[in-house]
Amino acid sequence: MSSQSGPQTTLFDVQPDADTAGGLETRYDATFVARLALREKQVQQSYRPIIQIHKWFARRPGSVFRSLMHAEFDGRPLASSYTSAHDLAGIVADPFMGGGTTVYEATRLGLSVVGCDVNPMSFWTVRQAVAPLDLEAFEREAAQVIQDVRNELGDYYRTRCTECAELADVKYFHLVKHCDCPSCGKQVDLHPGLRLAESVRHPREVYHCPRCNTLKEVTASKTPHCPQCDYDLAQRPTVRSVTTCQHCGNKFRFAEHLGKPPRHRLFGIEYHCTHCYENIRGRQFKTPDADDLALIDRAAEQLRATRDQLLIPEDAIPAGDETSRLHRWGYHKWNELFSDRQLLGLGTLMKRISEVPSDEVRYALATVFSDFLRYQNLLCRYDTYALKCQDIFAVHGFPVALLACENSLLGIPKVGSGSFVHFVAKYLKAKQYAKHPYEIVYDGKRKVIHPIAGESIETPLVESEPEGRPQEVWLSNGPSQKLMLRAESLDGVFTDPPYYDNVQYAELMDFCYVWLRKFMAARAEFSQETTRTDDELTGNATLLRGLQEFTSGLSEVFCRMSSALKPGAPLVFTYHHNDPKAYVPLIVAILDAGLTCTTVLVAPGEMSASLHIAGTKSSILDSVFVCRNPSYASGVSGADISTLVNADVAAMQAVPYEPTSGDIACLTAGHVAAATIRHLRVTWVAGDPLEQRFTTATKAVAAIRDELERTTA
DNA sequence: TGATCTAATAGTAGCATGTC
DNA sequence: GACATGCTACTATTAGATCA
Repeated sequence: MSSQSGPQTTLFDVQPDADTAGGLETRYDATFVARLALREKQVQQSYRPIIQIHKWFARRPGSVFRSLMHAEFDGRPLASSYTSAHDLAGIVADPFMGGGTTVYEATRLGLSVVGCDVNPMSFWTVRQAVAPLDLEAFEREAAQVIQDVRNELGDYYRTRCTECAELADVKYFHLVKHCDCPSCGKQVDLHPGLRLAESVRHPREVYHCPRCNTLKEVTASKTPHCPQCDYDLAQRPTVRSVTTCQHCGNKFRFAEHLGKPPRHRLFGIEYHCTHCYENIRGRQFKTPDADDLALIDRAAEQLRATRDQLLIPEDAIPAGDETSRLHRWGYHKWNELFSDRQLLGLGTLMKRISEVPSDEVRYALATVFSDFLRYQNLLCRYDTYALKCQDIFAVHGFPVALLACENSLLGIPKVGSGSFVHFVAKYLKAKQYAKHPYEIVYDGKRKVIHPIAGESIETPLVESEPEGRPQEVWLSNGPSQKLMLRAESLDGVFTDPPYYDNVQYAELMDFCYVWLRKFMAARAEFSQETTRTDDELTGNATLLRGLQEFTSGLSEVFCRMSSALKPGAPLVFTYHHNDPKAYVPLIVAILDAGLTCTTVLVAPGEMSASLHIAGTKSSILDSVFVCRNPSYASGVSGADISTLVNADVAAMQAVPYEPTSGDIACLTAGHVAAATIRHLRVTWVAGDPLEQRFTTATKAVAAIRDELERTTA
């Protein structure tokens, strides 16, 4: 690569694009990548089953990162060699590895990897994906655990079939929160509506009739009435914070009358009877009978008697931006988010898993357990349309609803969802993929699995920075600001930095973490009581973490990465925000690190309507910033921002994908940020106070945007 | 006081696989 | 190819808050 770069003469002298002698600036093919990524984003777990190791938020399409690394390190054209085998040598790093996309795609290509994340759940998820596992031993042990726990607790998840009177497996228990009426003193169910199931995947609609206190099946209608007592089933007994007493008609705000934590009542069951199933259309629902209700008391009693021997976590829920909502509902300990039967089941399962002798198999089962907790708590709701349990993270927060869905603990293979057997199967699929990754190609409309011989995500783990050969992965749990790397050792950094106003990963992941760490007493990554730390970069009002902390943290990380990069090696990251100000921390960080932005590429990122995207029109396109040491960046594109945005739009239209106005705003903001970096680079003083650097960058962005608006007006 | 924004909550969509 | 049903993620609605 040649070296030539100088001060800008005008704000729009947008240069330099990189030398064309090789590298992803020229070899990246935005249209090709977008075609892959848009398909992958539709059902990500089908294209890259590795993501099913454990829930993580906001995963980028693996195809984007595979393409970026391919374009940088492989001289062959992207489109013709994307699905061929790779054995690239080199070391790449991801300082914000999150769900591990960079780690997985790099190991597949043969690269050694350094992955770092401050969140122990991220570390653990990626570790589990990469660490070799004996799948036969895993399957064998999982089957034994399931059988043992089923022998012990299976009765708690059976109910009498209303058709044949035989015992059948319960799929879901349906619970409703309740309180006492301040007027008549009777117990009031807080049903927001009375419909339990729609008639899409079941022949009739299923309602709870408060007067009969039974489930009723009725033909779909806009004015459904109870066939027994003619009760108007379209009523909404509880609207927002106000409920109507089903006994005396009193309307009152229920919040002050709720138990702390709220109490639940069983009002319905969905079950699966193997004897009758073939002769029945749709699903099987029933009103709980006396035996069903007695099981609840029996489970509570058994929990009281055995609780000390189980490993149930007693951690308090710390205050937080998301967790404060739980406090408002009266939940102060994580274990209050579970019914007694759930605690008994989870505690028993945990205890049994902790007895598994092989470390790796036990770790794998513990990870399955941690992930399946999402479907085993009282924050789960029932999807009345799909007729299944929704997980706690269906939205990125802790929404507390008035109805709860208590899932079967162990479950039935291929029936229902969110039970232990389903999560074991999911994990197995993920690990099979880790051993033998594939790409999905299309033969016309037909999907074809295309195995790639020689590639693997499973790679030996080491405890320090790899040399490149043999291929190794070093995963580090801690702040990337403190990651120790050799100078000029990395062939590239590929990452997806946090957004300032992003999902509160740590607060959400604590829900799983407090359980998982019970298995991991001997491991340093689980020594802290919470995944929250001052070293996390995401803004958090509760922890008094603002934009300044975010900027200085990001700057430290980029500086550290920059000094570890080989001369001319790229720092590549995806970013996406439609507020131009959100790019200022990045601009500061890149300039502090002594880098310039050689180009900004376009790639599909998260799907639309993500929580961190402020305001109007959502966007699915990411800007991919490619940054290098200015001495190794050369060439003058002469293109202005509008031209660059138009080129991006044209590349997406060729997919075909028509960018939204939100997309275009994001792409523009990305190019403005790049232009700002180039404009400020020569005069930038990294030693200036942070506030001054921040102001300088903010003003430069505003000036470039003003000029852009003037010229395009 | 009405317009507008935001947070909370309920509900819906799209694509997948397996079986007949 | 129809049908059943599983998985993950997104959208619509609206009460309540805020502001002109």
